[in-house]
Amino acid sequence: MNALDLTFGALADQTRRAMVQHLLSGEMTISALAEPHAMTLSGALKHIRVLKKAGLVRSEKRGRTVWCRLDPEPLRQVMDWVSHYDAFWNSQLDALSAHLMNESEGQS
Amino acid sequence: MNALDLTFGALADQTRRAMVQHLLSGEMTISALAEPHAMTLSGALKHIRVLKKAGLVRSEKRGRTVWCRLDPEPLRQVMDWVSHYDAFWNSQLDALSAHLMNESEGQS
DNA sequence: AAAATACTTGACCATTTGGTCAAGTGTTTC
DNA sequence: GAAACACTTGACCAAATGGTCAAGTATTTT
Repeated sequence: MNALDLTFGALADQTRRAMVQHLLSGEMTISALAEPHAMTLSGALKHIRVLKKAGLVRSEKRGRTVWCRLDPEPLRQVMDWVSHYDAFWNSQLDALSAHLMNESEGQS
Repeated sequence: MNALDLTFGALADQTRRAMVQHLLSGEMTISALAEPHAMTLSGALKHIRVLKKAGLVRSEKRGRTVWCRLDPEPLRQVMDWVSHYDAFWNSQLDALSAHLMNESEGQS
């Protein structure tokens, strides 16, 4: 599996996207990250592992607690991939407006 | 499953991303879309169904052939979601450069 | 030293995913 | 009307996903 597969896959889940969003407010522990979600710690841990495998989350152990933080790089790669379609959807909009212009020609 | 789940999930696969990319060049039939990939038509069809379920691909039957085209809307939603992190990674870069500035203070 | 905290690991389970093959349907083409 | 074409569907399979629970480890706290 390549990087984009892992990143898109990690983001294809509500729980994990919420975790990413939650991490925007800064570093937090595994338990803090898990707490808002209606599942066991073990369950949440699996999600965190998916995020780490995708490189979206980095962690560091201090004493008995593990602190997690966002790594924005994979998100940037997603951004880059999706950006390629900018031109496409702009041209789609152009096509649409051209179509509408054309439609209105016959009128009045 | 919500729209983002489906879209991110659909894009979490090399074959499907290649199909999306391929569709940039315009409308194409199921078989044309399937042909570049080392799998049976049935296999490719499953991927196309995933893309359709995510709303990334729309299709229309003309005679015995089915023509597929891209719908950019779900990509736009992905773009929107990821864009929220712009501010974050910019601030990360800021933090990094501040850190580097700080490091270099002790020198020379 | 015992207890509580903060994970971590492994076994298990149901469902989904990504692929196969074989047979079926509807539309051209000959 | 028969054959070829372009899908479509359904049965099957192995592996991955998303969850559970129970037991284990390492680090504080008391």
